Amino acid sequence: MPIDEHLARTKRRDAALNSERLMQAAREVFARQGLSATLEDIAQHAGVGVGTVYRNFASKREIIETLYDAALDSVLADVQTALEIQDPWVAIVTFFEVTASNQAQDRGLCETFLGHDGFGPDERIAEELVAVVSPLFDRASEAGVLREGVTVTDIGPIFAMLDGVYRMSDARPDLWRRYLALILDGLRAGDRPALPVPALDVAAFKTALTAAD
Amino acid sequence: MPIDEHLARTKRRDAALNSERLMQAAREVFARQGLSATLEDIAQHAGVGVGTVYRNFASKREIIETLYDAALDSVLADVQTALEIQDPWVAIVTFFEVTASNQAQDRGLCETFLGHDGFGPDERIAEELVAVVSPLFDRASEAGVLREGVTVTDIGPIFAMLDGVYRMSDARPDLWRRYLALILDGLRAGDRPALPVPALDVAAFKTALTAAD
DNA sequence: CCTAAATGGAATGAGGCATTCCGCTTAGTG
DNA sequence: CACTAAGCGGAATGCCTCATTCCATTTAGG
Repeated sequence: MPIDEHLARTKRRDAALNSERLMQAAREVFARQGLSATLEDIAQHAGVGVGTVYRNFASKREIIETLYDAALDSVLADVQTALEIQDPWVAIVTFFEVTASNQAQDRGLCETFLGHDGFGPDERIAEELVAVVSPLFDRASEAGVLREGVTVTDIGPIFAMLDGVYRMSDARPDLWRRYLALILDGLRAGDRPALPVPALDVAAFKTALTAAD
Repeated sequence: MPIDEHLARTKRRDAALNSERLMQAAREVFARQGLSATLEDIAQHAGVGVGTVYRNFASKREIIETLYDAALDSVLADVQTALEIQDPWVAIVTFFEVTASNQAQDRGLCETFLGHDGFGPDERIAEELVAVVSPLFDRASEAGVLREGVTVTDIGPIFAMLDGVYRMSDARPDLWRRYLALILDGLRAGDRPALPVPALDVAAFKTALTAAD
């Protein structure tokens, strides 16, 4: 009973094109302006009217979820890539650089990760993030290349810090590299004093990443 | 012709009290909720009606300016205090700790400093900040305790980064100390690679601090 | 007690934005 | 080519959130 297939097959070609354009426009507009961009902005960027947006998506929220579910997966994949790097320290550095680079180019992605989207808590992100990144940190810890007391949950505040830098300098899109370098130097094992207060525990990490704004 | 004095003298005692309460309420509410707190919030916190707010201030903007002009001066004073510390490195550390501590307790203050208030650019802040903090950095530089390439303008991104941490953890009001320590370790002279990209120049620093959101 | 000062909080008005509606356009078919 | 339903644009709607204004009522202080 290929009813759906039949309907899909008869979708007009121009409609399909607009659908593509809209996805792309949403990606670009949310990346540049963040999730508070209006559907009007997106429609205009795609060269269509708002009505057309609603022919393709049920709501703004649906657009965002469609867009950033995929994005989340891609970040998780980046972590896997970093894990394949032999040197545990280089793997850590690579993980931060790749992820930060993605986020620097996509304000909507940042908001999704830091829970600054207008939606309720999404524990899934925090949960998966810890699960996937942990091995990276564990390995570095065991190899003795991580500073005493540094843990996975430090990635939350670190990405929050980098977010502050992205937003500060449209004119210098790579400024974050300077401060990430600073932070990474601080994370590396060496002859240093202990850090003054402990990192978040995993429960607090989840809360912190899902606290509404 | 003490006309004003006469009027002042005849101000009702309850009115004067409300005036005090309002100032205090505004301080507390803006500190906790940021500058987007409503006048309704403030009035309620002070135990008065909104009408009374307008008897004491012409507009929301006036309240904010009154409140944070004073706050700005006090920060500039903190810098002067740090300058009196003999050890150039300890002075730097103290400056960051005192200033960060103030900002951690006052979200409105952060927004003012980072230009996230809803008002136009206020170059004055950036200008004075550079002027006053420069000697602190110059002295540390000359003493050789600062990492190669670190400049005054690094304070902008650094405070932006710390802001990200404050907002992440209501439950851990001192978490910022951990990450400030990390950053300070990175700022200190030592056997390290050069930082990958240069700091903002002073012009870019002003732009960055006054860019609207 | 009297009265001008002060007050509370409902009402106003502006602005922003997601979502809906509907008359017009046009792709695709026979 | 003509026809028709899928698609479309974008004006209209409805909902919010807030700063600011207004005025009937209360109250300090002489």
